[in-house]
Amino acid sequence: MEWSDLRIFLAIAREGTLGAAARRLGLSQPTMGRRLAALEAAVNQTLFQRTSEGFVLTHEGTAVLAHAERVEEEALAFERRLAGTQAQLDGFLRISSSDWFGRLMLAPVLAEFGRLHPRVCVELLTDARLYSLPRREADLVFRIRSFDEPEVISRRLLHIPYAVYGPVHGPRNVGGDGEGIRVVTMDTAFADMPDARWLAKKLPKAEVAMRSNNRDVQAILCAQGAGLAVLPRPLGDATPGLQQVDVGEQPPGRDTYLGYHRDLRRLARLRAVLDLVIARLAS
Amino acid sequence: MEWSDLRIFLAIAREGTLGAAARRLGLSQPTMGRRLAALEAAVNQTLFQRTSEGFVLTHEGTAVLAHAERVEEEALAFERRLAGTQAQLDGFLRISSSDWFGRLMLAPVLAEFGRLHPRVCVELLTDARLYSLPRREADLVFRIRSFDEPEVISRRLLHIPYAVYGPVHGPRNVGGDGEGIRVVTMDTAFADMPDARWLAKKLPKAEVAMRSNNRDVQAILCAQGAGLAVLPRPLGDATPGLQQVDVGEQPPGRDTYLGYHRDLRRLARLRAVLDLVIARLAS
DNA sequence: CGTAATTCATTCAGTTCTGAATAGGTGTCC
DNA sequence: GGACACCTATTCAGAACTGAATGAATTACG
Repeated sequence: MEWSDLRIFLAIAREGTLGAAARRLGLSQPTMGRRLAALEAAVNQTLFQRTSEGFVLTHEGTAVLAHAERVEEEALAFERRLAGTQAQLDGFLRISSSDWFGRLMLAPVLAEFGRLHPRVCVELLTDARLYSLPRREADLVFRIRSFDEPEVISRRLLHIPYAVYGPVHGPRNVGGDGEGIRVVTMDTAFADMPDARWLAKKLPKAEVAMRSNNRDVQAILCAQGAGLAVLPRPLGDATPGLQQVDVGEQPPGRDTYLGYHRDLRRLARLRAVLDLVIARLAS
Repeated sequence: MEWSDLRIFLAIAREGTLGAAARRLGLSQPTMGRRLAALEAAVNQTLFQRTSEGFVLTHEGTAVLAHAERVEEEALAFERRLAGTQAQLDGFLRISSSDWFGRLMLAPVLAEFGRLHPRVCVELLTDARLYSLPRREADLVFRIRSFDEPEVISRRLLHIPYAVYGPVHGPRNVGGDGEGIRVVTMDTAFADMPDARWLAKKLPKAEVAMRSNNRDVQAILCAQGAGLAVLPRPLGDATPGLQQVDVGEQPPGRDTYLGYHRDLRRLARLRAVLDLVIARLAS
């Protein structure tokens, strides 16, 4: 049995089709099919059922999935452990954050970092989904909750104040219970975020005009008159066409945290970007 | 990084040279060198120091050895788990036992088994060294100590009586403290085995003429007049030129145990050979 | 000191494996 | 129903990898 084929096995198990698995691993669909066939021949067992829904694990396949996952875990730990001892200031660095934070807060700092360390290739991923640090989908993650995994080193970076915004030519004050007011707020999946709940409590009668999981989109909708929005002040203040609206009370702010894998704590380029980010942003 | 290269890494770490590692994996020395170079390039780190003593792990290499070992463990568990669900009665089966036990006790039973299940290829390894069940160096092990690893299923197979033997034309009785008697006994490494200790206590003045870790060798030496020997009765009674010698007391017998890996308990061919061995030998 | 037996590195022909292209099947949407 | 998107299997030329052979350097030993 080729150990590398376990990675193919995992990819197919996760994606469900050869094509998708191939794309994820940067291989081709015929190769996936052949390597899987080779694995199944080596263990003399059918691991997947070929259904019209795609490749679904057989009973035996399910039984060994956990083993393959632990192989992956240790193989990744092997790589991380070595990456962590790299003293040179070159190589890749993958950073993940929310959209507006990456655009407005990180991008300028990373631009400066790029000038200081031109041999480090930084990749900034802004995505709604959370990237996994243990799987090394990202080396450094910024987010608004602290990290509780024991293998992740976490620290509070800064406090972000929030405010209510509306279009520049709209009213500067809004009182009452929100009767007749339209608002732009978070996606229903994120409806329990503190600012969304604050807004619902402060303006209970307000009508939700639009929702988005993307703060940038909210800001633009707001500037174009779709409704009021609670936005991080760095975003609201930087978005043309927006002005703060006084509703008699300030919304709660939020702390932003950063996290990285323990194994990478000695990775020089991570250290370097960390130091710069903290110097420029920490409060 | 190719996960398969971790297996090359492990083999080189264990063997110390490319050639030996290649032999163990059934590959060639140039391939080992190239694959290791590829691994080192992938992690961008030197894993081995090329010394005149061979390949020795660098600091970084040592640090990740444990990870590679855990990858191996899980990959082997993956294979075992699947082998354990094989319902067909064909494939390989590797059995390990001591020399005389394999020759006299197991060989006839395995011959019968071969007639019953011709598609199963049984490999009987008789070796002084203990084969590892977790690493699947053997599927079924017979030995004189019970197994205490939690993942190994163990059972007592039978009691083997022992007796003192000498050449057919020698004396039938030996009394006293062994003064002037020559004996053949276990290798010094196994000197603390119950029968060896019993002999030393029973005939304290006897002179040790020869030692061997191999019971078959002991029996032949004994038959050719090298000295008395404590032998398992199945061996002593079956060896031409030997007769039992009365020293006034019977040596202690020993229990023989068999063990196999938990993961293989549903392996049909293992079950089959197990049932036959128990039917023919258990007592 | 010289021979034999190691070791690893390099070369090169032959095999194996890869991916682009293609064919064939299935489900979805207009 | 037809166009489309997506899937897997197959083909085939080219790239990548393999191992036998060889070279070079070192150690062991008489």
